[in-house]
Amino acid sequence: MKTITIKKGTILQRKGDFHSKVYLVENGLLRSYIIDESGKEHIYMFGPENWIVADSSEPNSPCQLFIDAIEETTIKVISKEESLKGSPDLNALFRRINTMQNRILMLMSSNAKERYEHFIKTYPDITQRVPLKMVASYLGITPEALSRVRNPHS
Amino acid sequence: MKTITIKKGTILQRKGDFHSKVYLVENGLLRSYIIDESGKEHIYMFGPENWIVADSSEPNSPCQLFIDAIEETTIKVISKEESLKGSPDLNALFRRINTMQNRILMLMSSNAKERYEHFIKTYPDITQRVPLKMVASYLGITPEALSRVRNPHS
DNA sequence: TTCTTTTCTTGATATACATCAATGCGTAGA
DNA sequence: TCTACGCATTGATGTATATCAAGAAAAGAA
Repeated sequence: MKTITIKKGTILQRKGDFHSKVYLVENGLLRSYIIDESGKEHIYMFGPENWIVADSSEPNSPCQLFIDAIEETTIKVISKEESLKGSPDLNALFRRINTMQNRILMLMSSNAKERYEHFIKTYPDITQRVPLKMVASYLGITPEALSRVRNPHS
Repeated sequence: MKTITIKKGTILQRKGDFHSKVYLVENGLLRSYIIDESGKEHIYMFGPENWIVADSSEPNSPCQLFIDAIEETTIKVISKEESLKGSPDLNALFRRINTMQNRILMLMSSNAKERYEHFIKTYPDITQRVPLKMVASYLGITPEALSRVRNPHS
């Protein structure tokens, strides 16, 4: 396990990499995302302080996600094998599953406005730290659609 | 912990219930779902043999999900507290997280046809066991849209 | 079997959101 | 300082999917 500090924009992992790692964010902000066939980015998760960022694919298969730093970020880097030994933090795992459950339900049952309002309520902090186009990407809508949700009268 | 067999259609848990349980499916098929404000059902997960079905909300807060049986189903019912004691099955947890990751990425980046094709490849078995409208509900589209994806020429 | 209910399909129409394009604004770098 | 690029906004238009409605087929109940 090692602790490193990386600059804004540094890419930690690309789709297709093997030996993808687990990143424990001490401070700063990571994001994980995919790029689809048409070249569009879709943000899968933001990783602020005390969050764990990792691709969940099998240890020895190519990973799906890109991971990079939105701000200068200090992280602990550990291998997936290491993360399994020791006692994994069960509470963190259940919190993660709960976050994902809410995300799935939101994507299936809410429109752009409802998703945005839920997001700013749930992650007021992240809303301040990233450009709106990244919020849009996380919500699964375009920056234009988000702009219209935020400025309804015009 | 107790093992019970329930009939098709039996509701195990409703939104708002407290003390929601963890259900280990021995055979049969469960589903968990939400009902949105407009009354539409959205299937969150299918729970076939050997799958674990549970609402991930906090042990002492009201749950979000309805859970019922699509087929006659035999399950082990355990409390969340019990499920924490003993050694939780880490592999099952990671498999679950991986399934959810794929689901989120699919919902964000794929159209109806791609989601359907991914579904039948990934869950050929479930495709045979549930009505198409439930597949549609899981994919986040209407039964009409699924029908058109499946019968493109007409 | 016959009756009833659910499921699936198909067509017509509506709508939320995407796409494309242009403009202005702020900020980082030369 | 000026320049340039990334970001946000707004308008016009396109499109995938939803909604509504009707009918056929399949499944279940009596």
